[in-house]
Amino acid sequence: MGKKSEAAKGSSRLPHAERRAQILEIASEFFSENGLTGQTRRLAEACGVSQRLVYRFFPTKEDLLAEVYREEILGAFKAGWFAELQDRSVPVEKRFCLFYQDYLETTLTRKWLRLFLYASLSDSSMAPDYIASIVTQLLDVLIREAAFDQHIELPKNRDVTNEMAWTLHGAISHYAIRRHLYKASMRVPEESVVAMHVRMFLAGLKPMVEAYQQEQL
Amino acid sequence: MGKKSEAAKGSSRLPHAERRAQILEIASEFFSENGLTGQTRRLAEACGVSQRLVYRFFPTKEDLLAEVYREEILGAFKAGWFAELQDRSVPVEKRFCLFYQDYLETTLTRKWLRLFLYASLSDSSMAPDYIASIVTQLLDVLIREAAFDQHIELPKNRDVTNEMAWTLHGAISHYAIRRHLYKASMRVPEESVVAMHVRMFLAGLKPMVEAYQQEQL
DNA sequence: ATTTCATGTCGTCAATTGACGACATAAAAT
DNA sequence: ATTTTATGTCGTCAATTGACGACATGAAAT
Repeated sequence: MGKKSEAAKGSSRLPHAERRAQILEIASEFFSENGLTGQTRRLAEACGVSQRLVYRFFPTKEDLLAEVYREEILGAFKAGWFAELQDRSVPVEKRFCLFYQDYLETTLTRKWLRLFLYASLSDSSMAPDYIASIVTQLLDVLIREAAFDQHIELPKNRDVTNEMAWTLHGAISHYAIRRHLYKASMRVPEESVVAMHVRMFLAGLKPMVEAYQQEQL
Repeated sequence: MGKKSEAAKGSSRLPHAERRAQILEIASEFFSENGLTGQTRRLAEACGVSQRLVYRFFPTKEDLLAEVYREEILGAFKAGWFAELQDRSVPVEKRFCLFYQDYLETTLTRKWLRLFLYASLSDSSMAPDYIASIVTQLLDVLIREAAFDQHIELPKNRDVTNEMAWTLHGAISHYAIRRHLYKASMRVPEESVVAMHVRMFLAGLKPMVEAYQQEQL
């Protein structure tokens, strides 16, 4: 045990950057569990420091929350995913399954989801931002790779193709919400669930495109 | 204009039941927008009555919230849906589309969704209850009707078939979350979206079943 | 007309909560 | 060793907030 382990939480003096990082880390966990209305005093308590100290690093609670979002929400996306998803030397089905298993483990965690939903429920523009800056690209890649694999001619309208890709992405996001928020007991192994979603999407894409064109009379 | 329209909100004396109903109605809207931490004073203000009066009808804020949930969350499901979904004189695809258009309009509203999520984020057992008491039955009906139509032999494990039905129900629920919470601009008409989801589910069900069986080696 | 009682308001209490000034102290610079 | 600076705490203020006692008032019963 190092010499740092005496108070476990965060007593002994820390350099600016470290303490700030520690508070941020604990704050993300804290607000994720207690909501954005969680008290700064409790947060400080969880950090093992005085409440006043928190205000040394973040002028207001708002600023702290903004920082948490930027760090935790936007920071949870791996850049490499885009490349892997487009690596056509691997079968699409496998690519999609691996990606979503990873995405579920890395991004769609309890902490991330709760923060994301709390933020969306307040009026923050965080969710739209996240979707615009990250998810939209992801949807494009998904639908393009799926269409290529299934030899499907896609509608030109990007809003429509996005909506199609959402059938997969939304379903899996909702699976995560069910698991982490609704406390559903997940009796079917995750890989099976992901595999079912992906298979269904790939096989159902062509019929879905036809359904859309049929609507356009 | 009737003689009641002078104060518009809720001044002039009302009989017990009416005032109670009015407070409940406004409270559901209020907490849906402002979260469960919304202040009783603001609520009273929105009702056009004194804060004290609210406590005449509900001993504590907790009790008021509990009543709102019971009324708004559980009360938003039409009993007739189960019958309509099983009316085999109508094509499944049409049945499913009509049901989900109705479900989106009646249940998956902004008010309902926000309440449901706020409640889920606190530790209330409301979401699990709702799922156990209503959604599970719905999932059973959906998968049974779809399998019958597509001449599919389903796995015996109910957890698995539920999970399969969730691919449709979850995707549409998530579509509603996107619309009402993430403030996504919905440029594709709702009927088209519903039609695409339903078509995809029906066409993808068999491949999904195969994917599951394939996993079970 | 007077009594009765439910409907409704005012004012207030005690706990909470974001924010910050004043002070203490450890570490680094001189 | 002494000065300097940044790290950290204590106590407190003002606004908020759930809850409620005491009082007012309109309608219905006698």
